[in-house]
Amino acid sequence: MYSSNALKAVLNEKGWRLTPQRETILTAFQRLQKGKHLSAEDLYELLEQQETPISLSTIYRNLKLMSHMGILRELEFAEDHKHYELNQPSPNHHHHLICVKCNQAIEFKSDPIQKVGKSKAKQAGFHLLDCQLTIHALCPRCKKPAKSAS
Amino acid sequence: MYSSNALKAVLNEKGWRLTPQRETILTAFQRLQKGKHLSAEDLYELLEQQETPISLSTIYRNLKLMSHMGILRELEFAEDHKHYELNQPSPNHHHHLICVKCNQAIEFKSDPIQKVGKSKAKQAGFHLLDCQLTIHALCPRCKKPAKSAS
DNA sequence: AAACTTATTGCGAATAACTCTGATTAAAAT
DNA sequence: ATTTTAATCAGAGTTATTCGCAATAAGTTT
Ligand SMILES: [Mn+2]
Ligand SMILES: [Mn+2]
Ligand SMILES: [Zn+2]
Ligand SMILES: [Zn+2]
Repeated sequence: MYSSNALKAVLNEKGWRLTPQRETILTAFQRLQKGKHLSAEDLYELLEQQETPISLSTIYRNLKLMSHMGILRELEFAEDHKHYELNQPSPNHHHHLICVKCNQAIEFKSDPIQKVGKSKAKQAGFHLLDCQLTIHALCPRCKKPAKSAS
Repeated sequence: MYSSNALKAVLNEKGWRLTPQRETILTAFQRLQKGKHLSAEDLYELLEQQETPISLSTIYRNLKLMSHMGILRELEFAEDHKHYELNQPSPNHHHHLICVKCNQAIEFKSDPIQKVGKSKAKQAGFHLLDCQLTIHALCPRCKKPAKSAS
């Protein structure tokens, strides 16, 4: 959970600046209910309703920046757009089981997987940002019967 | 490794048809060198060069269909488009460590992860299509120094 | 505190990955 | 051989995301 100052610190370290927009975006994700994920458009509308609007291009730019920094994680469930959520450490870090047809997502945790992620990244000399097991599947409702005879 | 007949069988089971285009696409992936992945556009160009061209819309439709069937897997490394590869069973099944900046991808195997995937899907009553651990990271070359003084 | 540098914003236009439409073709069933 | 309807192709259309640029303001230097 980044405080405003912590956010400033990690931004400035790279030469980036702390802007009100960036704080607003981070706060929106921190306040988000567990299990919820936001698309760029979702966030845009949420902030509009909150009376703290931010332009869509700024939202896109910062969602990408904050994901690349490891503050947010980019999720690819829905067919045509990305979703985002906070990239949280160990006790809250989780993975997703998703139905490729209706996009329903179920979250679950797994420490062993996190360990694999850390060790593989280290082994290859990479700086780990996020590791996520994504299980693509068909939910009970979407796995239809083979084909009903005439 | 699907034979032409096996492909026909799984297609017909759902009321789909075996077309020369579908065979061509599957064959292209089966011939693909280990560690390689194709985007829709890549495949389009490959087939054009092979003198077995297929229209782009047909390619898109079938990449999606075959992914939803579990024959191919959809990978999300590059920023703006998907990549595909064969969805192979246990001895060849693998995961990816990718650099979010330059999109370099390293493959690795892990049976424990596959087990987690299978058990979680079963537990929730989902029909498993594919499970992939994606490790987002910065490769050695892309993790630049913090900021060089003037 | 004022001046300075340049990262960031917002707007609208542009891009490009992907989807849709509708006429034509051709699998599979009868 | 005939019938049914899924699939293909080409091109138009959609839309998530990016880009360009003038205006603004964060952080730094004086
Ligand atoms: Mn989640
Ligand atoms: Mn691969
Ligand atoms: Zn479903
Ligand atoms: Zn890299």
